[in-house]
Amino acid sequence: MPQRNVKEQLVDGASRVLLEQGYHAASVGDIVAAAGIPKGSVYNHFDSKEDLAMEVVRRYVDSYPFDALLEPESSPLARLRTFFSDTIERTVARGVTSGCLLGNFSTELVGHSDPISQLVADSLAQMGGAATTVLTESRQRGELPKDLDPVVLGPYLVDAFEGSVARAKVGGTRAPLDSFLDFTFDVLLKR
Amino acid sequence: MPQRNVKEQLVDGASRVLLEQGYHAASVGDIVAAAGIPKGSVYNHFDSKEDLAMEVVRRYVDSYPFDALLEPESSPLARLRTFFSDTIERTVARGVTSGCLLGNFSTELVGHSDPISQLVADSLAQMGGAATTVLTESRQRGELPKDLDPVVLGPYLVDAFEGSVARAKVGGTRAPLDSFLDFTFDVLLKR
Amino acid sequence: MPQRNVKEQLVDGASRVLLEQGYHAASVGDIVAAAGIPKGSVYNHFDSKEDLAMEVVRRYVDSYPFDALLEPESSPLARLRTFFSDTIERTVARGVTSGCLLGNFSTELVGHSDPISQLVADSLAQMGGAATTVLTESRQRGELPKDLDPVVLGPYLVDAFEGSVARAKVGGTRAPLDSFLDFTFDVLLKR
Amino acid sequence: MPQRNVKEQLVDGASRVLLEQGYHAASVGDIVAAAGIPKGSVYNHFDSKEDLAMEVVRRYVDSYPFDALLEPESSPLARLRTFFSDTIERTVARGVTSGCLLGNFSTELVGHSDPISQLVADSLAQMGGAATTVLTESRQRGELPKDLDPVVLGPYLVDAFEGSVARAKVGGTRAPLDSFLDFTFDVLLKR
DNA sequence: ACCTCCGGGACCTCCCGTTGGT
DNA sequence: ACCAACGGGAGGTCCCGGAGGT
Repeated sequence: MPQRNVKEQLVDGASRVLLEQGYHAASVGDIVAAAGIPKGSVYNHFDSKEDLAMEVVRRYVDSYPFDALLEPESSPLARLRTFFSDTIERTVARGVTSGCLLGNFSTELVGHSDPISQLVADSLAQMGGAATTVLTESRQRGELPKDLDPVVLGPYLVDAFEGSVARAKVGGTRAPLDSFLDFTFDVLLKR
Repeated sequence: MPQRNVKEQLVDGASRVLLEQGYHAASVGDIVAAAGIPKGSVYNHFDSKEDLAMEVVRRYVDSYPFDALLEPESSPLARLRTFFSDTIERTVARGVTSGCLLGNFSTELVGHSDPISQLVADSLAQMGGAATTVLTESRQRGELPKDLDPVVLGPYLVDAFEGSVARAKVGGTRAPLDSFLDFTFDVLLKR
Repeated sequence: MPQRNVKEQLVDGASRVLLEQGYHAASVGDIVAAAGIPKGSVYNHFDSKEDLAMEVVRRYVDSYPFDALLEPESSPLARLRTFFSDTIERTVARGVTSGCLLGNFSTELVGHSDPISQLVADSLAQMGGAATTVLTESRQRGELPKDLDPVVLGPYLVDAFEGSVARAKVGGTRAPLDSFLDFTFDVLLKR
Repeated sequence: MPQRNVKEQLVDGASRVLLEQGYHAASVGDIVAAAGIPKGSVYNHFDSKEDLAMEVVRRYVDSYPFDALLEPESSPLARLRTFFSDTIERTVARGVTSGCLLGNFSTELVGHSDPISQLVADSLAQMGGAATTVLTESRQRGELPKDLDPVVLGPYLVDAFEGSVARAKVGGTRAPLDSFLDFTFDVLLKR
C-alpha cells in the first residue's frame, strides 16, 4: 500500500480549510493541497465534497467537551462557564476569524445541503439541550434565579454565544467572546 | 431600446439572490437571471460582484427602522422591542431560511472580502450602539435593572438576536426568534 | 466582438469529431481542439455536449439529398439508387471508418440521451419514409415487382444500408456498400 | 476467503453492462458493481478493460446457435429462419434497447480498439458466411430463386438484420425485427 | 489470488470579468 | 449605456490501472 493515513490527512485538511474558508469558497483543490494528498484520492473515501464536510462537522461536534460539562462533580454553573470558556479558547486558538463551524455552516448551507443543515441544526440543538440540562441542575441546587427557565435559557445562551462568535470573527477580535462570558455568568446568571 | 432602471433591477435581484444563496454560491449569472437583465450590463454599473454586494449590504442596513428606534416618543424599551419585533417580521416575510444578510455575510466573507467584512462589522456595531443608546435612555428613566450595563447589553442583545436568526434559518422555523423576543423583554429586561 | 464564426467553427469541429470518435469517446476538449476555439466558449452557444450533438445530428440529416430524391423528374428507382449512391460516396469521402452518424448514434446513445435517440429514430424513420414514397411512385409506374410492399421495403432498405455501413466501417472497406447498391438495385428491385 | 467464480462473475457482469451501456459509457466501476466483485480483482484476470471486452465478445459470439443452423436435418431455409428468429427472441429477452453487441461495437469501437474491431468484423463475416453456406445448400435443393447469389445474399441479410436491430434499439420496439423476418423469408426468399 | 487503497489525469460544466460593435 | 459573445481558468467528479500487504 503506497501510503497510509490518507483519509485522516484529508479530514484534517478539510477541517482546517472548511473552517477557514467556508464551504463554497473552499475548493476540493484547496483541501487536498492543505492535506498534502492528490486530488484523485478524495473520492476513494467520500462520495462527494458534501459527504466529506459531513464528516468534518461530526468531528467538530465530537470535539466539544460535553463529558466535562455533564459530569456532576463541580458546580453546574461553574461547569457551564468552563464549557464556554474552553470553547472560546479553542476558538481563539484556531483563529478568531475562523469562527465556529456550526455557526458558519448554519448560515451558509441552508438551501444548498439539507444533510449538512440538518446535522448542524441538530448539533446546535444538542448544545442548547446540554446547557438546559446543566441549568436545570443548577436550578435544583438553588443557584439559578427563579425567573430563568432552563429550557428557554439554554438555547438562548447558545444563540448569544454563536452571535458573539460571528461578531468576533468579522471584527477580528476576541472581545465579544469575553464579553459574552462575563455578562452571562457575572450578570445574567447571578441575579 | 433597453430597460430603464437596469441598475435598480440589478440591485433588487442581487439583494434577493445574495440573501437566499449566499455570496459564493450565487453566481453573477444567477443574479442577472433573477434581475431579468443581460449579464454584460452588470459591469456598466459595478466594478465587480464584490462591489455590487457592497451596495446590497448598504441598502439592507438602510432598511432597518433606526429612525423609529431612536425617536424619543414612546418608552425606550417598547421602542427596542418594536425594533426587534419588526425586524423579525420582515425576516420571516422574506423567508426564515434566508436569515439576516449581516449574519450571513459576517460568517461567510471574512478572509474573502475585507471591504464587505468591514461594512458588516460596522453595521453590526451600529445596531449594538443603537441598542445601547436606547438602553441608556431606559436606564435614565429607571426602567432598567441596575446591574445591566447598556454598553455591554446592547451588543449582547444583537449577538443573541443574530444567533437566534441563524438557528431559525437552519432549523426552518421562526420559533427561536419569538423565543428571543419573549425572553429578552419579558424576563431579562424586566427584573 | 473578439471573433466571429465561433459557433460555426464549433459545430463543424463537433461534426467531424463526433462522427469519427463517437459521442462518449469524444471529449469536449477534443472538439474544441478540432474547432480551434477555446473551451470556455462552448457553453455560450450550447447548454451541454448533448445539446451540441443534437445540432450536429440535425445538420447531418439536413445534408441528405432528400430534395433530389423526391423530385419527380427522372425514374423513381433511378433517383433512389442515386440517393444511396451519393450517400455512399459522401460516406466514403468522409472516411469509411467513420460510418454514418445516425447508425453510430442509434447504437451508442440509447439509454444515455433520450433527446438524441429520439431524433435519430425520427431521422431513420424519415429516410425509410422517403424511400417508401419513392417506391410507391415506382410501383404506380409498374417498375416494381408486385410482391414488394413499399411500406415494408423502404425501411428494410434503410436497415440494410445502415447495416452495410456498419460492416464497411468495422471492416475498413467500402465493399459492403457497393455490394448493397448492386444487390438492391440490380437484383432485388429488378425481378 | 474470497469468492470462487470471480472471473465468471466478472465476465457475466461485464457482458450485461457492456451490452446495455456500451464500451466507453460503461466504467470498470459499473462493471464490478454489476458483477458484485471488488474493482482490484479485475486486473488479476484481464490486462485491461479492452481485454475483458474481448472475452465478452467471444462469449457473445459463442452463444449464437451456429450448430443448429448448419445441422443438415431440416430444410436449409427453415433453419436459417429459425436462426434469425431465435436470435431475435434472445435479443428481445435481453431488452430490445440493448441491441446486438456486434452491431453496437461495430460502430463504437473503430479507431479506439483494433483488436475488438477485428474480432467484431470477423464475427460478422462468420455470420454472413454461415448464412451463405445455408443458402448454398438451399440453392442446391432448388429452394432458392436463381437470381439470388448466396455469397452476396448471406452478408446482405446479416446487414439488414443488424440494421433492423439498431432501429429496434433506438426506437424501443421489436417491430423492425419482426418486419425483417417476415419480409426476408416470406417475400425476398420466396420468389 | 485477492482486494483495499491509491493517484495522475481528464471529464463536462460553469465561473467572473471583458471586449467591442451598436 | 448597453449587451451578445467571448475566454482563460477552475469547479467537483470520476476515470482506468497499479501497488503492495494479506
